[in-house]
Amino acid sequence: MSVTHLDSLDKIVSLSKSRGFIFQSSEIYGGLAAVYDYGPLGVELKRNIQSEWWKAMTQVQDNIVGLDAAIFMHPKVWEASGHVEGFNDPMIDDKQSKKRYRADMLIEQHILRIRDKGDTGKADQLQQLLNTTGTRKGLCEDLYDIIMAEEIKSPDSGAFDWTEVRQFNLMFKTHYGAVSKDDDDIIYLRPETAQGIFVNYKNVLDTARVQIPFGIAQIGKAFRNEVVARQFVFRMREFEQMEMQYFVEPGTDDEEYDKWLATRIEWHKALGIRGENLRVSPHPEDKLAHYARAAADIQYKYPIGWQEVEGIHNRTDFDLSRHSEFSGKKMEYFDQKDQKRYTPYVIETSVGLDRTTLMVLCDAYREEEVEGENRTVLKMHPKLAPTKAGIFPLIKKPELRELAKKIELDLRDDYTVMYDEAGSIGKRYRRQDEAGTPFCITVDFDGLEDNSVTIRYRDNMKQDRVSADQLASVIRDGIKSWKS
RNA sequence: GCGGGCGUAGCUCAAUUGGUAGAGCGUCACCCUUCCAAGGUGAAUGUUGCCGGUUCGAGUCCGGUCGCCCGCUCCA
Repeated sequence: MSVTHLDSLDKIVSLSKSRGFIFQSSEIYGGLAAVYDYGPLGVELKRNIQSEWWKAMTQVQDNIVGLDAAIFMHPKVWEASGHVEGFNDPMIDDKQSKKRYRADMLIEQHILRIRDKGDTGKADQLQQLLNTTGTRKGLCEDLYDIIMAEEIKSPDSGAFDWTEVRQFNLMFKTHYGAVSKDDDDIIYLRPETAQGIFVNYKNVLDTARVQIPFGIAQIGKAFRNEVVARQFVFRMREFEQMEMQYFVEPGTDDEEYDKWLATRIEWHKALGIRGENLRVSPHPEDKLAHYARAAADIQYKYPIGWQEVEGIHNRTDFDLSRHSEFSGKKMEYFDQKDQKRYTPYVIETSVGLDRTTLMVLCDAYREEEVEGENRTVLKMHPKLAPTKAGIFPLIKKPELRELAKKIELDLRDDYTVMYDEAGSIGKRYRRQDEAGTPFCITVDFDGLEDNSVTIRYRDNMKQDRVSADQLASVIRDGIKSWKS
């Protein structure tokens, strides 16, 4: 049997649409860039992944609690977090090389060169000008004026052929309150869920009877006005994060960071993802985000290449300290046993739910040749499968339908199942293969005598004969014992 | 945002120098069918992404716009 794995996202995009996993948003109006909707199968898959995460991060952990913070937050949150500043980069493009630069970085490098040449006076004067950008015409205009006046050239092409300076605001803004005027009542759609956890840190500490080390887990939507948002659900403007912030004593953070990195890789493998398609990619120190002391990506080998599905960060005490500073509230933890007081460090695990869903689809996708015929099958872990079982009468006859319908009703209580009597039996099997349904149950005439049915397995197309009464437990065992 | 490519049925794609929009698969109904996309009959689905222009006539040519794909940048 020849097996073909995925070589591009196209097939996943097609399958997602034709089977009802994922649709483009507002498609009848021409679509909305980088926004997607989950269809009937997609929502089941996504929810199954979500609940696996929630179970792994809260239920089986005795020191991690859940949270569901609102998307809207006080604007000061984003000043404290650094997003107002850090998410507003003034960019300028070299028209010749098409390369993009941060305008302020270009000027800083320019100042550095002047200083190296020994012209300290000139350098200081320019530095002063740079420090006061935004006070003359406006941030972008001021930066542009400096670049023009100094005739700063492009580092890669040497050209002096710039676009104007433009600001890329990665946070979505909206107006808070029905009667909104000017910029006074602007609030942001959160660009990450983490801050909802940090601002509730004290609430949880005071009410949930937790002691350090402890974690707070949350699943929710986040929004980013990405400059480039592409590649199906991999990079969306509206996306869903599953984040856990783990509060630890300073000094233990390196150890906890390593522990969580290892724990999270195991979670991905437990979803049935093949180990050879997962890897860890540590961030070099000079590329760390403003809040992080150490960071690593858990990457998956998507058809578009190795890409980040989850990030593990040592956020230090950056967030709690900043919120303490901006809010004036104490964020310290008092250790009763050791009689000491400190601001906890935070280890963050942050995984993209949409990226995980895409990963599961990509990893499961196979095209197989079976006796000269092609079949497309999603060999995903049964616990993630949108539909657990298809239930068919072997042929469309009333007496077979009756028993099949009875089995459907019995199983519906515990599993998402689908009854189907349209077309040949082979066609119905293949239909379920494309949806990733791990089990198909077929009622034939023998079964009317002894209450037995065939159960057919998605992965190898083999069949077993079992009593209809045992179906629920056979399915349960099949899900539990599954190996990729 | 910039450069390049693309946009025809649910999916994959045809359609001659500009001249009546089609196929395969899928979907639905009925028939047939005792285990892997079988067969038969019939049906539905298109303002050819959208808007405008040129023309007697535009899927085809031109302009704009929206969306998708590939690069530049950032991230979950």
